[in-house]
Amino acid sequence: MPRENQTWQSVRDEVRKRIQTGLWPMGALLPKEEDLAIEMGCARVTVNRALRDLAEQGILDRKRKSGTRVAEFPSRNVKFSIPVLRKEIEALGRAYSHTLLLRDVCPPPPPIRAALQLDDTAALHIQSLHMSGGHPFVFEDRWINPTTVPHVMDADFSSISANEWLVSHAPLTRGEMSFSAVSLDHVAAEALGVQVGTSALINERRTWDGDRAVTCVSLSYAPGHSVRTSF
Amino acid sequence: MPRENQTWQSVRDEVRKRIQTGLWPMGALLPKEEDLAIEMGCARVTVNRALRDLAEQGILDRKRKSGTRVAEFPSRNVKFSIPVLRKEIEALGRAYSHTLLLRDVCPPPPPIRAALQLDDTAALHIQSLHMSGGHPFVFEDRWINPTTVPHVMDADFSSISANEWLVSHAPLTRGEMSFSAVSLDHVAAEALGVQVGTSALINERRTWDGDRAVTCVSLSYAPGHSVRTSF
DNA sequence: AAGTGGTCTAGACCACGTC
DNA sequence: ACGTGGTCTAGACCACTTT
Repeated sequence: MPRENQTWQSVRDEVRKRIQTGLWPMGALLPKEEDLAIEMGCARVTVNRALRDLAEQGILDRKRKSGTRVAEFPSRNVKFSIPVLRKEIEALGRAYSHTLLLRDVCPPPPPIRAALQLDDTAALHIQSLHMSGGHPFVFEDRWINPTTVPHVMDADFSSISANEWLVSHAPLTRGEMSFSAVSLDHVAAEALGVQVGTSALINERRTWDGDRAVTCVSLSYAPGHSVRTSF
Repeated sequence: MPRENQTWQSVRDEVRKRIQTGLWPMGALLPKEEDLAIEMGCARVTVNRALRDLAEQGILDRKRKSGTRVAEFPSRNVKFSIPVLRKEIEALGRAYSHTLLLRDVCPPPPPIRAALQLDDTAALHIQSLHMSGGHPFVFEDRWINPTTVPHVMDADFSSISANEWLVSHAPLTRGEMSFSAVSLDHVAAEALGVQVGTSALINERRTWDGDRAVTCVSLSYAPGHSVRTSF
């Protein structure tokens, strides 16, 4: 006798419902996939797909041999899309432009040097300003590891932003990102056309290709702007 | 003749490699799943799993009938985990505590009223301070829609934080989140024990259960703190 | 050693979107 | 109407963890 062709979404919704109604409270051990499949009238793979989805959202914890449990602390995992600034601005219907403020090859300061895994080598230092509808939007301060990214010294960052160039020329396998707030220093404030000391949102990213550091960048948003996402 | 048992990860890596080497440039149309499966020597489902993974990361665009294309603008999708503040602090080895500063039932100001989809109804207003190792860490200013969340008026937010209570009592299906930077106002600055006007990172979230608004909250981080994630 | 999730295969049918 | 991705099933084997 064939089973009843449940969809994996319907299995996921049923499991989520049982968690929300308290039938399976925080920390509870769920039946194993095979038993759930029999109960829900579907193939085990379908249950697997549903539970995997909930685990990716942070709602379940799964371990081989131990089984599947309701997460103790439901830290929702949110998908956050890192936008290309040009696309983000154009999506708002505003004209995008960008200006190269500085291009230099020199030894980076110690914290950057450590992040880029460089010894005494020089790195490529780029500062640029992204504009939205003619107004300063984001000040970008970037260091690039030239040993990881070949040909980066030949790139012309006055016509294409470093971000866009790297996206299509430098593979990356992992990264770190942080948000913070600072009072703008002299350089950033001048670029953005605001007073020194103004509060601004900072987004820092560091990326690697395998174990080789690619770039670290700090984006300073003009006052009044924010970074948004939905989940 | 059985196929060669490729893993979906190896298929994903091979596809990613072909994109990075420029074999499949931005916007290019990939062969259909069936053809790729034959070429890579595996089942179509395995190719499907690999391509789905790359699509979730924002590297591919997939449409039925149209096929699979390399994304024009590779906006990496990053997974961001919304932490429970208590867990985040305890993970750093510091003592967590929290203080309820204000609990009030009153009509919210217009922007909050609109966000919570309320007419002239009152809402629950909670202000609290989260401490890390005895020092102010985050000032939380939250409004809760009492029509969406039954029994919320009975909750004792002096012993459990509103965040943790909601996590286990109020289902949510979608949300929005934003990061910004502000100069702290009088209330937040006093709670955090810093000067009015200090720059601080703000994380705002709004959540819904289906089409019913649940809560909106603003978290003000004490100066020097940041929100981090890796991808 | 044994239990549980992770994945693969082959074949089938469905659903969506374009023509 | 047709082409492509989306998903389901049944069965098998593998891989990680804990006992």
